[in-house]
Amino acid sequence: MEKTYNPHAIEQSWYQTWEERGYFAPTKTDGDSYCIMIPPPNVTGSLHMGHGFNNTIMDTLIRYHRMKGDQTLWQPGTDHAGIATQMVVERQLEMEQKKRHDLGREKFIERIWEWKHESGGNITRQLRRLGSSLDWQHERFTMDDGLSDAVKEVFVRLYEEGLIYRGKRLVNWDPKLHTAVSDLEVLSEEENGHMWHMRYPLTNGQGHLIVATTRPETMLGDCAVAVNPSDDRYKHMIGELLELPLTGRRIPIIADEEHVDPEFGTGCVKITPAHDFNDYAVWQRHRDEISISEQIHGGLINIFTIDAAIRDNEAEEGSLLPQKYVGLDRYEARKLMVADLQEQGLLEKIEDHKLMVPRGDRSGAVIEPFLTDQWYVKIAPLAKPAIEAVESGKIRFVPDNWKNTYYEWMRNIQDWCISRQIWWGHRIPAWYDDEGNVYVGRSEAEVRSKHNLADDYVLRQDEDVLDTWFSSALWPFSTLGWPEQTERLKDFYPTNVLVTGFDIIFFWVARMIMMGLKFMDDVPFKEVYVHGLVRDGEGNKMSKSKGNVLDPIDVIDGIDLESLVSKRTSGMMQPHLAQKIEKMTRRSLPDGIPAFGTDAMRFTFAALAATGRDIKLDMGRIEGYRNFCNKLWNAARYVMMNVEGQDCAIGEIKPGHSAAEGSLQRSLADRWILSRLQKTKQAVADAIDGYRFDHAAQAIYEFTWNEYCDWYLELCKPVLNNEQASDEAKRGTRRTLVRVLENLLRLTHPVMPFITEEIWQRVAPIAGVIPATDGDSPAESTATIMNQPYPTARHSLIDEAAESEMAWVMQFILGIRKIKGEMNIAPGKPVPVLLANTSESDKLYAERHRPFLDFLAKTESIEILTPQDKEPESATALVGEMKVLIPLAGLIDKAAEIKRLEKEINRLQSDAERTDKKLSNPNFVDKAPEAVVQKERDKLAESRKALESLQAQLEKIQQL
RNA sequence: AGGCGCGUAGCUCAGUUGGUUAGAGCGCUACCUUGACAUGGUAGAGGUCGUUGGUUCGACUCCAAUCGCGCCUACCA
Repeated sequence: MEKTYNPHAIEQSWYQTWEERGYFAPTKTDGDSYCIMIPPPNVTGSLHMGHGFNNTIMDTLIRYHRMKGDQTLWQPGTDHAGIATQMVVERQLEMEQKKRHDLGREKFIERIWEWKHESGGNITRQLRRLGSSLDWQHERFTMDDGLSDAVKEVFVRLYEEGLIYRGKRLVNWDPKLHTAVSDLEVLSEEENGHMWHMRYPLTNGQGHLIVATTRPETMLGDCAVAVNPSDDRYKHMIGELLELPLTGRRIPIIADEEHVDPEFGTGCVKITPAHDFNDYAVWQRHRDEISISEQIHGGLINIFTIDAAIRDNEAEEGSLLPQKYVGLDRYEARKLMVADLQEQGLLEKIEDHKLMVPRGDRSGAVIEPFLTDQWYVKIAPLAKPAIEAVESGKIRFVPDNWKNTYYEWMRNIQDWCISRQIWWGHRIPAWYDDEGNVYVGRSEAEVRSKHNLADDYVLRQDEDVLDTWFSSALWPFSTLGWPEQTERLKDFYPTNVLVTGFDIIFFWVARMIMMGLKFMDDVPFKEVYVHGLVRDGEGNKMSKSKGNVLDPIDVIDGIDLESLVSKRTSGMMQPHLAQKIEKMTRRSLPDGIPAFGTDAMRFTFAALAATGRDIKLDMGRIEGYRNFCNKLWNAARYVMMNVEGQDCAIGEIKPGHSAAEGSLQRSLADRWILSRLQKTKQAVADAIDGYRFDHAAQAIYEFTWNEYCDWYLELCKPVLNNEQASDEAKRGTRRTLVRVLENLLRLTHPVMPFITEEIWQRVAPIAGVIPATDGDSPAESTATIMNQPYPTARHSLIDEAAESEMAWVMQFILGIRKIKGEMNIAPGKPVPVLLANTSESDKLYAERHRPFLDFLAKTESIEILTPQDKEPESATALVGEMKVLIPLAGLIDKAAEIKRLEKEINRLQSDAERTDKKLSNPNFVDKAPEAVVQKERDKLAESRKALESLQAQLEKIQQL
């Protein structure tokens, strides 16, 4: 084995081997089924740290369950991401100076498929680099045939039940992309703007009302001004008419208690129902009032084109919209109209104003509320059972409090606008005839036959496609074959857990629950594990515009500073930020990123995955876990050096276990490490079962480094290197050495798949869990750690006696090391040791474990003093009540020892005082549970004894 | 405005139904090129657990208030 662990050398070839050999596919077992659906990444996407985190958790769970013998499926696939994908290809066309309309719908969609075949595999390639054991043989895509059938089926069934309908409503309109978007795709952020105060004159010449607005251009669509009916300033004017400036129209003053807050602004609100959601609601309440209903279009006046420019008048509208503004973009129109108002003396004032501006998350364009025909899912009947599923505990959120967020959203949910005016996506399965009739069916043929329409009867299919989330909502069953009743569907639905960030609970999680309950009559998953966000070292959200994104691949393979800078500053939406990003990058990662390897990154994610908490990514921490990999690697190297070609007392081969052969003897260290291993196995399994990946990682880390490496490997040396040690002892130690390592590798494999496989291939044959390959390279072995049984705690190997005896040994060694460390004695320098105040077991242990003590504490001699013996002046350590003495003679500085003792005595004293105070409080003794009181008593006795012993020692030295 | 969450060592984080001397990693200090590993070893320094009250024999842990920070939802024209 190489002296240092090199992840690069092994990761990709192992992954390839696993995939080629089909290890990721579920195998029929007699265990339970276990299934996770990948949150399908956007096919245009590229991997970010969130994916890294998310997939580490899922893969850990999947590998854990697969090793436990469950029939395990991790279902992969990607999402067609309607708008995003269409934009990618439109940008390509732009380079050729073409627009999608130049190609036409069919050709354009062909182009997208071409793009998908060429570049759509990017993200799945990256997922492989993370070690994700996804069942690639069954990879799905939301636009593939099966999933498209599922989409049609669901649409038709919901339509037939009256749960899908078409209607003219206000939607969030993206004037750049020319499509409706759902309210979840609109991001509102505070921006600086203005508030324009405008005068609307009363028609009776009795003055004017002042209305304030952030969007003055919408006044062209006003149908009223609303006041609060209890507002004394205005209530006498209700019903009177105003002159709507610039238009020549007259609009009424209406009373609306719900919408108008008399305290705010002037207390007068202009009502523009076709361009504001609140105003639309006001209009709905008042549209039957004659002063509104007799207005053109019943007062619901759209003023925009799909580009959000002022539209032209229809033939019958006359000059509803003043010709002067027609064709102007909304912001140009605003400018001109404000100037015109000013000129007419109708502008009261302009104030600076901060307002929330809604922008499309894809285009960045300011979203307009816009009146269009759209398809909707009636959501209330679907939401009700979805709420109940969580209330009843059929679905459990981890951490639990996310259910509140879920309820909050579900109880206020609005009908879902599912149509999008783009070309890439599932085309809505609805056809129209020239009479305006709508026919919905799985295909045109089905529609014709169902409605007895002749072949030459003209039908046009709806031009729109469905929201991408519509197909994603079906993911848990569509990917398993639905609407076919497949074996996979039977085996794996409902799935076990959904692992996701909280940001898509609304987008996706809630919709899957609704659709799953509706069409499978069962929940899509039993648990939802919600994890935090991955942030940069300063705690900022990673984003392209901030330039602080990290590509997990760069953490795995490393990247130099220059490449990182150019990566972060190229292809930006806002090139003016490049300089800032460059500076920030050079400051925060001055040496670029070293190659840490996949396993180290995964271990870091696991270690930081405390429930629900965001992860602030600390390079130092990743480095620490890279070092951990190296530690494990070198421990294995050491083990191999000692067991390869040696007799390890291995008997018959069984997966995960092998019988012992021949007589062997286990040392205290052997029994101790086996006992510790069992407890670690239990701790890790408990942690993973409870989604506490941080605890699992910590248990593995501590066992590996602090127990196996720091103590056990060292304790092996005096046995293995000692020519006097018996064969039985050596065989026992070798067997333990190799088998504990082999167990540890399996224990760690779910978190760190690569390094564990690489080492395991060498160790497993020696540990007797797989047959030895006859000198061939490990890569040719047909066994894999992936399919080995997950280690379970064997209670018969838990050995409390060995643990406490070992504690004695460790305390002994630590005591001497401490003296050496604090006295500036070279750790390697052998020292004579005297033992005083010894019990029988002290004497026994000292004799029995002499080789351990000599080797690890570097003791030169150990002499047991009788009570009659005179103790020479010494430095002292306590092991229980026994005094471990290192004679001062020549070695030790008296003053230093006095200082050392005083410090120790001080500590013990304050300890004893604290405990004493507790115990002398009658309330404590009376009210605290007996066990707690007893514990304090024992503690006090112990520290008093120690104190006594050290104080005597101190006096003795002081008298010298 | 409402909801959720966070504040523990210089930094990143643990702390299980209230009962240890409040822990780990990184960083820091000193010493150590010992034959698995300097991506290492040994020893050590470092915290009045945001603040203030309260409940309790006992509070990092429970309650209240308060300060600071973050996120989400709804927003006032």
